[in-house]
Amino acid sequence: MTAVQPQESKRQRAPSKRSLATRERVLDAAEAVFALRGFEGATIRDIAAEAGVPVGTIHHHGGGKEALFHQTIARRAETLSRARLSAIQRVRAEGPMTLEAVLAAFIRPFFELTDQDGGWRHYARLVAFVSVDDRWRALSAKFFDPTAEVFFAELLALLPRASRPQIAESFVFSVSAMLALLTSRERIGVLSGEDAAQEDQIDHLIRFCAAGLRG
Amino acid sequence: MTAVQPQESKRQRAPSKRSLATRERVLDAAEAVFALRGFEGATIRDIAAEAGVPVGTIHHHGGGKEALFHQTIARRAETLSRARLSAIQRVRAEGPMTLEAVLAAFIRPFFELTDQDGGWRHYARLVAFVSVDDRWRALSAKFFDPTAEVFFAELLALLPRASRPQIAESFVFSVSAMLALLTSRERIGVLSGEDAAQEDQIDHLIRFCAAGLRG
DNA sequence: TGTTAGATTGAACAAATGTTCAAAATAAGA
DNA sequence: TCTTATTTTGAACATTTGTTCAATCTAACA
Repeated sequence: MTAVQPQESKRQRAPSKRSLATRERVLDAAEAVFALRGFEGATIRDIAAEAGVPVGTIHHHGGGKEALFHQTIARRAETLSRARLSAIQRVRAEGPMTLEAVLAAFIRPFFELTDQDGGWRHYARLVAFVSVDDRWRALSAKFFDPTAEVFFAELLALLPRASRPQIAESFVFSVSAMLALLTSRERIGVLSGEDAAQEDQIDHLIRFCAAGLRG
Repeated sequence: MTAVQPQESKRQRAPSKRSLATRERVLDAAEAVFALRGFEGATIRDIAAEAGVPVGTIHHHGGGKEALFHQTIARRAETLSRARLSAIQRVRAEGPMTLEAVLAAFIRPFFELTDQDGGWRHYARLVAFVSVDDRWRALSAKFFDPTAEVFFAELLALLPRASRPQIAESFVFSVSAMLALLTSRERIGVLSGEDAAQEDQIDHLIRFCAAGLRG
């Protein structure tokens, strides 16, 4: 789909530093607004205002609202996948697999990224939106399913006595629990009346899913 | 907020049978379209077309888009709450509480209603949308939190050794897993390569959450 | 430094959307 | 049956929204 660059034709320029900076501002703004208001709830003008650029710029870099949404999801997807895959690689290298280690390799990287960068927090909400809305099924399939398959295979190998459908169900339960923790910490705090440390919550999430997977 | 009816003023009529039927058609249509496209993605005209009525009718019965959304959530919320509360009452009456029984009382009624009536399936998607979107927090609080508190209290009593925050976390994980099963059966089927019976999946969900809660 | 591909800007446009409204149709109650 | 409160209908309206575009500006490259 991306334009192929002919050998000898019009010269083509590298994007300027300013252009790249603008593109990033646009994507940051899109991420924030989409996360707050959803796809249809967000307007190009909201995003432009958030980015501090005129509306035309959004289209110039985004290429239409839907394409902009795609880019917003795509921008961080590979970073997340790589972090997860390298985490599972590390686990593999370190010796005997455990359920907790596999789950941690899937779950922890997302939280670590979320801690580092405010944009990742918006991204987490965005992923939660995408995962609950069937209209974005294709997006999920493209950006998240491949990595999910790797971890699913790992679970299958680790739980030979459980049936394949059961592991699939448990995996989906675990992912949704993870997204709930990523997006609903405040709600949990209200329900319990106090705010727990995130580290404890993540440990607990991993224990919860491991126990559930073991049955 | 509803208009107080003065003792002696203009006579007031009961809604006609036809009017009630129209209102139901409107809410059915709203439920389906909101579930498919989300709040902003749905249009009054989509809903009117789905209901087979002119646009004006939607406002006459719905009272604006946001009020219509409220009504759509509200219409089935009490049925669901009552089903859950009477299920937990039955469990209480039957003797010693178990974790599985409490979870079943929370989870099973939703699936049973979903099996009976196609509209409930749309409603489940709608609830998933609402629960992932902070803009509807007040709606959740009004229609779902009171019942959730009852079950949360039950879990607290049943797990005296666990901390309150841990139980709150586990409860939120469990609810999100339930919503995942309600809305993502197809995705689970694709992942596992076969379609499990829903009854087995529900049993598994309850076991998963119970194991997670026990730690 | 001069040339020019690419980036920025904001006005303009057509389509879609939520809402309003007045006239016509309907049925509940006297 | 007659009266009249409700309900139904669809046209009309003001906004909002995604998108387009031509003019202007900027900086990469020769």
